[in-house]
Amino acid sequence: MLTNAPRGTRDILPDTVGYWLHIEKTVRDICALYGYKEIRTPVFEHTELFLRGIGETTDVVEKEMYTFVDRGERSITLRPENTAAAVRAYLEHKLYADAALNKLFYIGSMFRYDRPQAGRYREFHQFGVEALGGSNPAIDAEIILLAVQFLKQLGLSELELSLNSVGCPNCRPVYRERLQAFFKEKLDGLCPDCRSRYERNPLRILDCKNERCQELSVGAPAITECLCGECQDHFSQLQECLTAADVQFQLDPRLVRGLDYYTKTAFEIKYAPLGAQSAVAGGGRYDGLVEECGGNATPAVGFAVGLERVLLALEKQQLLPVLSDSMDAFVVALGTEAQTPAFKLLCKLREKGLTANMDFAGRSMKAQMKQANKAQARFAVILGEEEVKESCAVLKNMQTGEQEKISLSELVNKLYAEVKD
RNA sequence: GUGGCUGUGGUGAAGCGGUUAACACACUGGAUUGUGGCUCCAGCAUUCGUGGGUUCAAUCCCCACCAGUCACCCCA
Repeated sequence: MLTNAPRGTRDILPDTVGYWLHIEKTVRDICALYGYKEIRTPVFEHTELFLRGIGETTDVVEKEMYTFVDRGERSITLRPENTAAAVRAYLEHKLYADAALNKLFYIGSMFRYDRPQAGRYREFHQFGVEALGGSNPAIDAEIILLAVQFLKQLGLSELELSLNSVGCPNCRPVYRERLQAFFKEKLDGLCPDCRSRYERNPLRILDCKNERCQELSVGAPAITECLCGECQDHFSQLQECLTAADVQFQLDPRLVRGLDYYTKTAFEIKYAPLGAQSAVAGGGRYDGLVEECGGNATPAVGFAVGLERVLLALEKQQLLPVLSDSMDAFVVALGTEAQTPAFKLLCKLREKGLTANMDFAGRSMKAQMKQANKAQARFAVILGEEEVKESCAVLKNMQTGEQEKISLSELVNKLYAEVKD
């Protein structure tokens, strides 16, 4: 137990952090391109925020939250997603006063108590975007484009974008009733889950993977047939924008998001080869959330990308960048007399901005040369007792094998010139 | 939370109810005393996820737990 990370968590080791940095850099580049500013919120929040924000009857809230009481008797929850927190910060710091439209992005750990499997962890990382304060369908289109461009920039292909509208508080109740009416006499045939969904959230029945439920829901009214005028307009304008931007999408009237705050636009980007956890990105519009959290009615859209899944997809498509961590110099010290002068030299190299390392274990020259080789050092700087006396060192080019003796006073500059040209 | 499969050294793996647990890679050291990448040699699991049980005997059989994996579920 002492030597095992908690279930569903993983260490990101030095040999793979480079992949994460690559993804994170792509995130920052894209967000800069689209004018989204980074926001960092706490890893935990008051439990109440998620109850209100995500919805008390959602699976995430009902059975997946890491909730505990802190020493001040507050109920605290490790964030299972970041939209509610972003909205909280938006209200707390009155960001709405800065601009009519706030475009934010975040990268960070989220926590859900799920059963781990490939692409699903208890601590996982999301990159997400929130545009607060705008109702224009062009903003929905913009963030979808942002998500698509992000994934494309990483090199991913074979992505499927599904799109739907889940309506608003005006038209969804109407649809809900029609759906209940449709399922009323089929209730006995539905799976137990769906029978409880019938009352609580009949839209989710359409989403059920159970074959029998799928069969029974054939011919069910589609939400898109029941949208109010406003939602309908919004949805069709969104589609126009996407088409204008040359984005391929597929309408999926069964697409339902699991978080209660969604209104109008809902979308999902899938990478099918990932198997059961193939949703790489998902999001939509949540026009009611800001008000639900105590602010003025404020329209908003956002999405989140699962970074572990992106990484898995990159692996599958062999798109991971080649990580090289070569360095400028490796200082080889021979004998006890040379240790301190070598260390001094190492410090000087680093002061000059040259990446350098040395062995601290007092190993043989051969072993040190091997290390220099493995560290992909461009130069080895060899310092033995003889050189110390003459106050010089041997500079060896590891690629060509050429080497020359050089006085210590010139060495740093010489090496700098060699490396930086 | 449910079900299936799996669990041998740093990694990939072979193995079998019975003395010393293959092999490869990695790692460490060495091949005339101060030179890497190739080659050669040597070292590297008192132990087979953990804890019980069956047996004269278990890494190989049984149970529990833990972990991984796949599916359900959920979602990013």
